[in-house]
Amino acid sequence: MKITNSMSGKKEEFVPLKKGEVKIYACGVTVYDLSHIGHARQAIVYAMITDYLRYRGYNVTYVRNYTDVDDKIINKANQLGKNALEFSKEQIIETEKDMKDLHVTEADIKTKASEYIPQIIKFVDELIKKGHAYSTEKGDVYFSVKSFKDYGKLSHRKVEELRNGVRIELEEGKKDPVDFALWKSAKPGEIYWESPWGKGRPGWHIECSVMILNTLGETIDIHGGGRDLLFPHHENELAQSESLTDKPFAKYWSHCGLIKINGEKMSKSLGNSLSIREALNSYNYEVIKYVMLSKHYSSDIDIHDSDFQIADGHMYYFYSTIRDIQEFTKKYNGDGTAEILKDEIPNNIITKFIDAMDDDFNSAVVLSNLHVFFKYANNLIKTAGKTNKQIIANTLDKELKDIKSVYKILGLFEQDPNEFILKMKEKYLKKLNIDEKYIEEQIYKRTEAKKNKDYETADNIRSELAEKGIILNDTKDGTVWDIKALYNSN
RNA sequence: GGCGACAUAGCCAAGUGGCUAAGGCACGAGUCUGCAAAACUCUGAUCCCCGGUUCGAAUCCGGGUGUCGCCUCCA
Repeated sequence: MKITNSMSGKKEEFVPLKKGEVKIYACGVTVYDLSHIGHARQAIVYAMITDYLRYRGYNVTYVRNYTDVDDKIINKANQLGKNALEFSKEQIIETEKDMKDLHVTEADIKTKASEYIPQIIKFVDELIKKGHAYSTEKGDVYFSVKSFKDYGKLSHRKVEELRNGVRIELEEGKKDPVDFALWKSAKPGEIYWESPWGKGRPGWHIECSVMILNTLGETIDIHGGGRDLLFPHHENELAQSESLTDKPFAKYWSHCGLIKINGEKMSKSLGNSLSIREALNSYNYEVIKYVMLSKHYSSDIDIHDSDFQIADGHMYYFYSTIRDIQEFTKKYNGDGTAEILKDEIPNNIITKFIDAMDDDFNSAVVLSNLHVFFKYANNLIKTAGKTNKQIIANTLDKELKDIKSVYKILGLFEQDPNEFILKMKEKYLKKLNIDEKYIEEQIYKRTEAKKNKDYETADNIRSELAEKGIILNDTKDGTVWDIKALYNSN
């Protein structure tokens, strides 16, 4: 199995520290607003990695944090006239709700900065004692970057260059512009805890170091997070932890790409931030996952409005095929454990999945394989008359079971196909502002016209509906309607 | 300015030294159909440019051009 390591910049063979066990930590969210789909992507990616490692037999401990004490939280809480911790607690509940609605595998341990204050104080105190940090008269504590000779090894920066690049004025008591805060003295009206350095609160970077040490230990296997955290957050975490323990902090540094919307970085100021909740209001959670995983996790995704539409169509196609497979296998009592066709596809679904996932969790390849698998299934159903229906039913049964058994690692195909299809159709009917009864009436009229060989009337009804976004499909069991947009993204 | 990434068909996107460069969207043709639709079949790329290494490179190295990210809070 291979994994990209940001430290080396290369794809490396994955060998856990301890055989059969994996400790993974991913930086979670600073909770001062509803979480956006960038947070969702990161959560989905590390849930996928965790689930896949488990599938491959590793005993995984996955830790994720919430930053619940921070400038942004304090500012927002003050604006709302709320206590900062109460406010962040509310925000965590909202985020947890969104993640649950997305059906993302939860971390085994979810930590909050505010619940590790004594451990943070102890950690900082020990850094001071070891000469890696110093306190100021004001009551701040800074990490001394020059005391850690490896500083910059993760983000590949030289301390000297960083020092030159610093634009902000030196804060009071700070000895070196590159030093960063471990503990911040409280300003009037701010939330604080008592500490050896006076009233204050932890800096941002220290919490992750402390929570990792206290939940997973001195060295972990995989440290993950968004690419934007690489510098300074992860660099600082590394400096703090390795200064304290003199041991390697993380074996593999993993970074998840960021999300752009229509070519622009998501940001509050641009007003293009898409919250998880908004996305869930418009799209099924599996559709969102499909979009998030259809590009390799390490790359940025530039999401265009059409991407969700296209993914809607893909998931609709997959679920429609699943429904057809189920109908066929039921009709002929398909048994995947009995004799099946010797074709490559039904026999290699799981192998193909593992091959792609072992190669740095290549979910993009995994998802594209689905098209091949389902096309094969549709072909079997279509040509079933020509060969043994029993063997085909067996083959389809095995194929679907294999697909479900591994694609659940990506969080897909957990729903009942008929329900999925129904919900999708209802969503589009609403969007198109069309009543199903009206469509049924039109179909009835058209069927009558067809009986009378009045094809002009029949065709007119069909094109009128098509203009409204509804397509008709004459089958041997009668005419059925469907949503045009799910087949044609134009 | 510093550091780093990326550049593959109209668009999205795999591929990291060697079978015919995955898959999707769009386009076109066909099977089916009263005609359609759905489904299925068929159809498209010398991989930004120049040079080098090699029997062999989209893939490695050097140079160029372009796009983007980080260097300030950010998943």
